[in-house]
Amino acid sequence: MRLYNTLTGKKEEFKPINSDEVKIYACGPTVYNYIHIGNARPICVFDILRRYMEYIGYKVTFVQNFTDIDDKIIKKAIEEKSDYKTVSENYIKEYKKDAGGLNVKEATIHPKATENIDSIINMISKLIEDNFAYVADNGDVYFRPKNFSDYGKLSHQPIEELQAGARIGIGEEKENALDFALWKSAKPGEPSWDSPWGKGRPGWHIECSAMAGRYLGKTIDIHCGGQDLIFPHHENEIAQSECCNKVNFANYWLHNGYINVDSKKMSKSLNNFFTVRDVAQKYGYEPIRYLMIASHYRSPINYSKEIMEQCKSALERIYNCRENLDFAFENAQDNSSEDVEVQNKINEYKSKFIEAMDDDLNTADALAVIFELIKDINKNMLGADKNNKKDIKKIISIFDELAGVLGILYNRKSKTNDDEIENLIKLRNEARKNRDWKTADEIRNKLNEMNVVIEDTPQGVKWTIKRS
RNA sequence: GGCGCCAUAGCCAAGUGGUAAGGCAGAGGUCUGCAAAACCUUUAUUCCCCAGUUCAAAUCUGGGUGGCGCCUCCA
Repeated sequence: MRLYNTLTGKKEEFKPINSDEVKIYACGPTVYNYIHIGNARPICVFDILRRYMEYIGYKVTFVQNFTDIDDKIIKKAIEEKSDYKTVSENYIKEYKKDAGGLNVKEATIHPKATENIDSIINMISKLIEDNFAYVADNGDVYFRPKNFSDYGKLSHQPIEELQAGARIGIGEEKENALDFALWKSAKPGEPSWDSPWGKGRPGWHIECSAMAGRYLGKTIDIHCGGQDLIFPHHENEIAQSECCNKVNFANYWLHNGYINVDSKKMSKSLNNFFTVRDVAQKYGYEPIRYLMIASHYRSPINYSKEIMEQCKSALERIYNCRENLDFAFENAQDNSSEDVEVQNKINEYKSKFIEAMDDDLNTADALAVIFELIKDINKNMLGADKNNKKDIKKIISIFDELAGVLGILYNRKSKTNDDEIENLIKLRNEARKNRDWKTADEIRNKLNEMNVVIEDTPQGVKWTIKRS
């Protein structure tokens, strides 16, 4: 498969370090608030990367961290008259609710910064030893990008330009404007950990370097995150890890595009964000996930209520087809031989789907393949005999397989045997037989109020539970 | 100032040299007691503008216009 690598600025053939294994590190959230739909994008996109890698046969180790100590968390704790631990644990819980709602698989490992202080300290010590970092008078520890000749290789910026743009904060103890904190000495009242440089807490960038190294090894296959992390966060991770380990940190760097509002980046600082929670309440979680796969992961998406309605409608088409497949299966009688032509068609759709996904995760094209499959099913069941159970089962299976790679179609309501519903349907059928349309429609309305949707088909009445 | 991205129908969106996928919405039709779902037909002679390269350009080159991002916490 080919992936666009930010490091080289081109699409490259993906070659894992070990032939059948992929090691992925994804920057996770700083847990001080509910996530917004901009945060949801990398979560969904890289979940699809992971699912696809697994689908094509790799064993995937997917590490996504939680930054559970940081300025914003401390600030939130003060606001809520609470402590950092309560705040971070709470928003990790809330994060998991949203991620679950979006059908995001749990990471193989979800490390927390505060559980990896020892690894962080080890790494910083090594960097100080090798002169890549220094202890300032106040106990802060800073990294010296100046001593790392590759600094700027990810953001493709010459170090002088970065230097010119960098700000020196008032009262900072840095030697150089570009230097960044590895360790922040404790201020009164703040949570802190013991270290060789006194009490303090880790800087943001070093956490990811330490956790990636600890759980995935010195060189990882893929590191991913939002485009806004390229500089300085990921650039700094490279500097720390490569200065410490003397080997390449990550072979492929993947970055997703932004979610915009009125063509402006959605962000907490601009206060133009929508939380996943709120959007899900209006449209459901699944249209949010659909939104992420409807376009390429590197292009910007403009969020609007119109687009959410469109996503919802498109999903309806997918669900309808899937429900109709089940209905067809229930009504089929024949259990005889399978049709070779049907299998050929299935193989064709599958390879088109893979071809799309192989090309830097072209989910929009992959989705188009699913819609072509839907059209083919709706039209004539891929040419299969509609009475053949085995063929229909195979079609259902490819349908679920492809939808599963994209992680959609996870809100099907299973029908339970409900005597009340069956009885009402029976009564309605009698009314229809007697051409008593009034009674028939009343019963249909009643069922609708019970969230049961009725469709009259040549094969009899089909009913489904309404998805909210 | 440095670096980079984007512009395709009413909306969303693929397509990176061979004659415009797919979805949503709209219009008309078929089916239905009415619906629903589905199907059929229809919706860009053209891809922001101008010039160039080429037998051939939405795709490549140059210029222009408009929008956005990173360089500072941010997915």
